[in-house]
Amino acid sequence: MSQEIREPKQERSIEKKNKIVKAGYELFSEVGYYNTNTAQIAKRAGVSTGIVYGYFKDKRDILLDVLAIYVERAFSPVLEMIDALKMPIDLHELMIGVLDAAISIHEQNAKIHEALHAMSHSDPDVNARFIELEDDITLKIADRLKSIGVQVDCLNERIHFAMDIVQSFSHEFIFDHHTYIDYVRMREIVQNTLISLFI
Amino acid sequence: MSQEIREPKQERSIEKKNKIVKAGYELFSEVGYYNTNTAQIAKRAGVSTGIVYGYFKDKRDILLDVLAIYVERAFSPVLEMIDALKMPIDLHELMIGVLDAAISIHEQNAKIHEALHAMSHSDPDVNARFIELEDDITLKIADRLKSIGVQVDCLNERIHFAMDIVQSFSHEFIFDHHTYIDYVRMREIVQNTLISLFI
Amino acid sequence: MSQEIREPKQERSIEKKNKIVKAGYELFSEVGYYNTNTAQIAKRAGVSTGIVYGYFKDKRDILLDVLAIYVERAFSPVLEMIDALKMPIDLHELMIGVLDAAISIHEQNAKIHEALHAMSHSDPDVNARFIELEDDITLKIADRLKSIGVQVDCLNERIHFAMDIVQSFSHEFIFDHHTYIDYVRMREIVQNTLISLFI
Amino acid sequence: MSQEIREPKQERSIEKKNKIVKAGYELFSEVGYYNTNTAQIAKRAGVSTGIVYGYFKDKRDILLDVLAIYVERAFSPVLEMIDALKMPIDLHELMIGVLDAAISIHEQNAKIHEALHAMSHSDPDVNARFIELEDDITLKIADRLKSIGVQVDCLNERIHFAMDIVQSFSHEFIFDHHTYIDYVRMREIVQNTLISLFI
DNA sequence: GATGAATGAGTATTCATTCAT
DNA sequence: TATGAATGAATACTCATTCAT
Repeated sequence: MSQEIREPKQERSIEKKNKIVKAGYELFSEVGYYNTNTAQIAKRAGVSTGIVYGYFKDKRDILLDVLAIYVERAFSPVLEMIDALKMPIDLHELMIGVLDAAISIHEQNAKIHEALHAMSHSDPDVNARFIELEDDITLKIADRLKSIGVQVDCLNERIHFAMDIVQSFSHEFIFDHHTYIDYVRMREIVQNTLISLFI
Repeated sequence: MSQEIREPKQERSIEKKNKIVKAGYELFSEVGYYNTNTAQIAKRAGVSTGIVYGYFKDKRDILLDVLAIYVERAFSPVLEMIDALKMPIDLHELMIGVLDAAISIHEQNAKIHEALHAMSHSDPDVNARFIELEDDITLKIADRLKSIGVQVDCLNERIHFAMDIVQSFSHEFIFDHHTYIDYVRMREIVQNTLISLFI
Repeated sequence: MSQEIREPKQERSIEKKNKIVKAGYELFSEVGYYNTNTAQIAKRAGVSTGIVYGYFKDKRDILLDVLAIYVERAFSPVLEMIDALKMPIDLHELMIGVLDAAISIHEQNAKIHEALHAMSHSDPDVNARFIELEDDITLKIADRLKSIGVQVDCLNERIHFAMDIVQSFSHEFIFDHHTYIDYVRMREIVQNTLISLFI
Repeated sequence: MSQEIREPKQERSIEKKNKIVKAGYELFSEVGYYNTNTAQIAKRAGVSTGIVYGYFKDKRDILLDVLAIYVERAFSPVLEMIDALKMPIDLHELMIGVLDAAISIHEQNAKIHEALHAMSHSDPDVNARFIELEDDITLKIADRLKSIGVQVDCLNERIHFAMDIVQSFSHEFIFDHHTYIDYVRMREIVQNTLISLFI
């Protein structure tokens, strides 16, 4: 009864599946998950509505793959930044760079970020995938930090907390425009807090 | 042609409008905005579906009012806590209390929190209202803190940042279950960070 | 989540529900269950597609109600015929009348008859309803026959068998046109067989 | 533009076509015509979906070929039974055997039986094929019966009627479970009726 | 001939919103 | 004001059929 889902092995197919995920990623980012329909995704991907269901079980299944792109885009700049560090590391500069990167990423990904988080509450699969991907990133960052000589206790906990801080500050910075807040000074406080976590 | 929206003056009407908002709040919290329909809201509120549109322009308009409840519930415990403080204040104990409160609040409000945030990106009204309400809370907290002798520069910025931290840690604590994270130790780090912001 | 199904109490509503069932009955009869869509049913009934789901859980649920009409139409002529019998009863004439009636009924109901039977195999509810309605008719006929003095053993079994015979002969008579069959003589054989069941 | 339908001459092709028909027969029997899709048929037959349309014009065209299998399976046991008769023939035993066979056949073929009959009303081709195949069977049975000395008038008519009776009783026996019917006694009545048709 | 990926029209169902009463 | 029946546009998903390889 239920259609067979193709796991594409051939180049052309993989490309097509990627196009669909990319289209989903873009649309979810632009207008949100609930304001996007499958016909729009297909059209943007340049495929028929039918084939979408050849590669994905349902609309939610697209979100699951979009999630991977999101996490990749959201965190890989941080990894690259850490990779590019030269000894002796300057945590101050690192954090400036991280915040810059996070802000520009969040600018493009805010809607999908919320959609994904909202989804994760009602959808165990989304949640599980989210956690899995976050785990991956956290552990990678931990490896990098260790290899460049960072020595603090509770490293994973600190990294995770730092990621949360970066995330929420980016959000704050982009979307909230409280008149009584001086965002330049707030950013300084955030930076110092981040640094203090790793010394 | 478009129906007149009543701003209820009479007691009975105000009560009815409140019932609708309460029902909306509950349902959005339980299953999310997109998984709630107006018939359910009306039923839970004990009114007809038609009258909902007597008090609200559309479904989104209900969310706008629900927002007020959410912010009230999410932040008033903090205010109460600060009110109850006795000199000399013990920041450590305060932060423990704040986190406890925040976690239990977030437990019940996570879904609506995400729905609201998601909405705020595509909806300027939601966003404006959100900011307005957050402003209110932040300034109130600032007043309290000043009146109990907290003297740091950039108080508003620190408060706002602290609220973000509390928010994201609560979320983390409730929903993310990373096996390699020791949440007890993470909480300690968060607490210390919070304290360090105000000394 | 699932919509509330209205069980109409008021005249207007009952009328509307009946219109939908009637439209379903007609369309299922004309082109079959699978070749009818809900939009067509709504249109023929003169209502919106939405309200169909106010009265029925789904398309199949309409079929369940259509079933009642079908059984009523298919069997009530027989009951009337038996009612109209005068003593002493002439079984021969009765059977002629029954076959005449059955044939003309079957002419109009053949498609829905098949749709219903086909459905009954994969759908326990349809099956159950069918049996229930057939029970009702069989027992009514038994009562009538007893009251006019028919005295044979296994009355229910004979009635049921007779109904089967009438049914299948009607079908044969209308749809099968085997050149080597003389349907006038076949009908005589059927009539005699029916009579022999009740003497 | 419309594709040429191949009438396979080569062994391999005939085999492939047969596989498709067999798969169609099985699936239609198991879940019905409308609950079977062409992909399932192809998969079960071990061929590609595309090639199905090399041998058949459309899905309905498969049903037409399935029909032949159905009639073959449904009636050949009766022919074999008659073949196996030894003089002097015992009609009583024959009818017991026929009913036993019919019931077990119907058990496996009920769904396809209904699908076929339902189809035959809207589809002249199905109807024509059905009649043609029934003709064939009826005349074969007539030959057998004559050759073993059965001498009644209207033989074809009686055979046809008998086939109807057997068919509908099988159905009744398998699917209807009326509590007030004693199916053992009903079967006796049916058997006696069948016998009376041929003496 | 054969494959199976691709097409896109078709369909049941939902739900925000309106409106007759 | 209040009701809840009615509307109909919107949408996820299916599947017979085609076609590039």
